[in-house]
Amino acid sequence: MTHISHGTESTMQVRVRFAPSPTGYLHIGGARTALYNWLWARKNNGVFVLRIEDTDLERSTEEAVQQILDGLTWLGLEWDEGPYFQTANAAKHLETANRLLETGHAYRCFCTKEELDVQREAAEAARIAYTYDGRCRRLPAEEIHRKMEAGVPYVIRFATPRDPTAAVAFDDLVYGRVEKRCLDIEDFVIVRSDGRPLYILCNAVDDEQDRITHVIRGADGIANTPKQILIYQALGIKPPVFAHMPLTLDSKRTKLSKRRHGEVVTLAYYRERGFLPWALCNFMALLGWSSPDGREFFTREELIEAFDLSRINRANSVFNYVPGDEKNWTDPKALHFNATYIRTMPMDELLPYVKAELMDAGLWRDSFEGERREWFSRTVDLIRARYHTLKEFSTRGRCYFSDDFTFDDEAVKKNLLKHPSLRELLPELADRLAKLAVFDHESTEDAFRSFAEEKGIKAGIVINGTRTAVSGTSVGPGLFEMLEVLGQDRVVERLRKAPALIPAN
RNA sequence: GUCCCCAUCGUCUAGUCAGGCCUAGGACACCGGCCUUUCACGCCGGCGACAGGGGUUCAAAUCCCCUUGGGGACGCCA
Repeated sequence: MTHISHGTESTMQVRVRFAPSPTGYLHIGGARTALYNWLWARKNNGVFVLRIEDTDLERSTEEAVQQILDGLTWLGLEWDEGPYFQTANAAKHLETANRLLETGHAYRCFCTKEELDVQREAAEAARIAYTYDGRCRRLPAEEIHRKMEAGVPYVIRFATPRDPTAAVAFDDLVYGRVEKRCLDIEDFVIVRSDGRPLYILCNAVDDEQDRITHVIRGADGIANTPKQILIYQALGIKPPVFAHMPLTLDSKRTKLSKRRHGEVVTLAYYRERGFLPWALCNFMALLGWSSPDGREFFTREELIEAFDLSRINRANSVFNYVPGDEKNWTDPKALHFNATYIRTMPMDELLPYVKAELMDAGLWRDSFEGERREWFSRTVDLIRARYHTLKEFSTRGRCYFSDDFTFDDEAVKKNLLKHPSLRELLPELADRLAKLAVFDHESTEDAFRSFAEEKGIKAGIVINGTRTAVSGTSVGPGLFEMLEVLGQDRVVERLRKAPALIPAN
């Protein structure tokens, strides 16, 4: 096991949490954090807590909360407790702040935001590091009293130990031992001047209350950890175990964010564009973690079994999408995972996703689940090998589900216009196919071969011409399997209409 | 600017902690070939990396130091 020097902890139930702030949509980075937490909980038969950290009233929105819930649900990362809302615990946060005040671990600071801004700017101009100088810490008791009486607003700051040798350390499950001198930690604010507590306090208090054993979060939280440990120490609470995961960066190597990167990093976008949720999870799991045996594809159960915090890489990874690339509109490896799942997953698991896609596109017919059930399954099976997303079932696959499909200009040029004789040949072929008593890939192939031979033309010409006439493209499954699936009536009809695509000279 | 972290193919990574099995392995992407009525799939092959410099050692991708590069944190945001 990976527990470090917390004696009784290995016998305790593992409890982890995903604690997003509802200030924007759930993005790939956040989803990966949720995934790792979920995996660790499931692996240890633990509890996965969802906590919405909404203490930033100005930026938190109801809509963002819903997006988070929807996103996790879509991914299949079900939580066991929550969602808890951080603001609901405000009383306890304040009570804790007061306790810290009473025990001398915190103090009231009357400096105004404006004063501090001036100091910060001055420090910046002088190119020196700014840290709050702790002047209010030395305020005489009667002055504090006077200011409070007068109603001067104040914040509450944590009184970081000022002993030059003092340090805070913790054993990170990913990064190893992390140590920070107290001198490098300023007296951070834990309660705003309007009385509302800040994240750094709330987070620690809530983790304690929710009995969190492992804090698994992005490496950008690493700098906060010493501060939170200081709070735990002041409160006499044993801190949880920390595991910071490397950040996910964009191709320009800057931290992924909704604000900078737009929809391509949002979860909702992947759902819209036709990703299978588990394919995305599988891909995200590999952004910073690897299996000892080099395996890349996992079922949920397999990943839970294989996953281990100790195998998380320390280096940041790049989410390699290139804006403007239509084919690789997101990380090519993510697309590869999605395509592989679409191609290989059990049909009964894939079909509901295809159904949803066809419904969205208005191509769904109830008969696909009734008398045409077999046909539907066979069709999906036939075409899925070359699709990368579910979306393609309704776009590239449209000709299988509707007579209203489009013809690709290049395909028409290459397979029809190049052979003007097809204008006469295709309807003639249609007549012949219409007479077939059995219409399957064997009988149609026989018909095509003998037809081509009779006419003294290469079979490929009539084969490819037919492909374009019945599907609008030059690519797809083997033609005869395709014809079988399309069915006699539709094939005959489409071939009879073919001359309209080939203008007579 | 200060503090912290990181560094293997274009990208995700194995190998680093316990130095030799590494003329560095896999995956994606890309390129070529085979298969084939097309496109995919599949199979075969190719391209392609230990950031640089010093040490330590019989031996360094692996340990140490420096440099460089990248990232993060420095809010009355979370």
